[in-house]
Amino acid sequence: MISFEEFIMQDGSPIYQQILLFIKRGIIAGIIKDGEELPSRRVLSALLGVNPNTVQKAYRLLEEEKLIQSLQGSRSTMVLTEEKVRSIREELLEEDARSAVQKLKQMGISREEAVELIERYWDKESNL
Amino acid sequence: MISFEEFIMQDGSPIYQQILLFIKRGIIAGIIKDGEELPSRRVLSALLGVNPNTVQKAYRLLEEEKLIQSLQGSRSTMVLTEEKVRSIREELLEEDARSAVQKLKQMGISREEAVELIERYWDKESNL
Amino acid sequence: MISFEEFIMQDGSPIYQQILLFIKRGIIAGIIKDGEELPSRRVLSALLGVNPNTVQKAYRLLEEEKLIQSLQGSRSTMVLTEEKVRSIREELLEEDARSAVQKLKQMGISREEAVELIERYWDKESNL
Amino acid sequence: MISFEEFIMQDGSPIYQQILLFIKRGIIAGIIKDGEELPSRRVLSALLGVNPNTVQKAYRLLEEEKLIQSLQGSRSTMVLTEEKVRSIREELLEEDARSAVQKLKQMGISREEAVELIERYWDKESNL
DNA sequence: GTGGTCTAGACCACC
DNA sequence: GTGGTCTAGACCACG
Repeated sequence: MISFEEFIMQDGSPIYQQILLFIKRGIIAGIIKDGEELPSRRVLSALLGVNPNTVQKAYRLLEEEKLIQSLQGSRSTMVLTEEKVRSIREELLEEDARSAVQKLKQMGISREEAVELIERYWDKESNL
Repeated sequence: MISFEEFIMQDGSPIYQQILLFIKRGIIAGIIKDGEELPSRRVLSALLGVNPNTVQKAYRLLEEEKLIQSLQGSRSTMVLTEEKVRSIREELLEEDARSAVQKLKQMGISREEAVELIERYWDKESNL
Repeated sequence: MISFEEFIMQDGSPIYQQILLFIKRGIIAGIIKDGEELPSRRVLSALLGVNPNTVQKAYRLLEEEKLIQSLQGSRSTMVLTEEKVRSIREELLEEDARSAVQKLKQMGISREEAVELIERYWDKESNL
Repeated sequence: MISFEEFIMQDGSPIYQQILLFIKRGIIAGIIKDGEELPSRRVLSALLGVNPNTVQKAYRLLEEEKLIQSLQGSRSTMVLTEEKVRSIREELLEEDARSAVQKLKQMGISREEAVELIERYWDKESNL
């Protein structure tokens, strides 16, 4: 199961989107598996310190992408296939790498500096 | 002069904030220097394809941070000291590197894979 | 006994409220009388195809209005006086007539058209 | 133009739906015409004493039914054809008459009493 | 307990 | 000024 305690709200992007991406990254990492149950809206919103509706929106989008199945009275369940996971992986890895490179380039960082920077921060960041 | 045309609105964060960050990254890169004039709100909004009000908001925030000086009827002029630039550099470089590393780690990428990924995308990304 | 099977959930108002009103209209019609027993929550919920909790809420409100008395482990019994019935009648008849007239007037219907419309639908509607 | 001051929140159905129906009844009555502008979200919400978002939801549904057209920066405009009006008229007149008859029947009112009731309330209700 | 919806208020981008 | 969106809190129906 994914440990949502590690979630950190960071940038100015919508919270529901950050939650969505956090879950998708957990899927890519293999921490969230097919058939697993997500925490309930209330539990997760309490953990993250946000409104239940914000979590609900993230879950609704997951359902629209057919990554979870939600029924009244019971928790939302992950519905993952290998293909879905691979597709998410490609989409997100691409986007994250592209975005990071773009920002670093904009700041005039050289390729070597960038690599060194990543390596330096790799050890700084607490393991997730 | 900075090439605003390359600017792409991508994530869900407010546009005025993306503009603000784009300018700050230009400052870090040394492309935007002390005493230089920023394009007028009208010109920049046309370049970016956004509303003048949105650019205005970004400029207002820059002024609040005392990074530009807007004289009545004239263009906005950068007011940069070495210390300001260093401060922005630390703040933004730190945040961008940390954020990138965190996302990659969340996806279960190893340090070596991360470095390879960055290097691969470095060449893909068009120069700015 | 009242024929709950005819009950149809239609508008967007809460189901428990529709149940409440349906019972009150039965009281006005004289179909539900003093001392009579209401069906159990379980039975009524099955008849209406709704959750027992929803029926429970309607019954609780009836009890708060002192229109029924629920003894532990037993069915709910109607506790009606002439005055209560008259009061409900005035309240509901007033509201239903007023609401119907208001809606028709809003649509620019004339008094004669309205009467004709009611008469026409009177025969269409299956008897309850 | 429709005079929203006459709007009265009545039953337990969602406010946005009541607003939607109020507007549709105005269309049927011919008070709201093609090409006319609806009051802005803020103005109407202030008039009705509700949240701008509630009005927004009603307007959004109108737009989904292609009865209005909304653009940023300018007010929503009615887009009505004779066929649309006729269609709304049939739908709403049917529903209102059916609902009124059903309620009156449930209360054990006879056809003659019902007609008399409607006529009596017709004069009571302030003209709209 | 669960998920779904409605109302509310603040903010964003646009004209 | 305009419409659109995000976050928040309360309520509903269900198991």
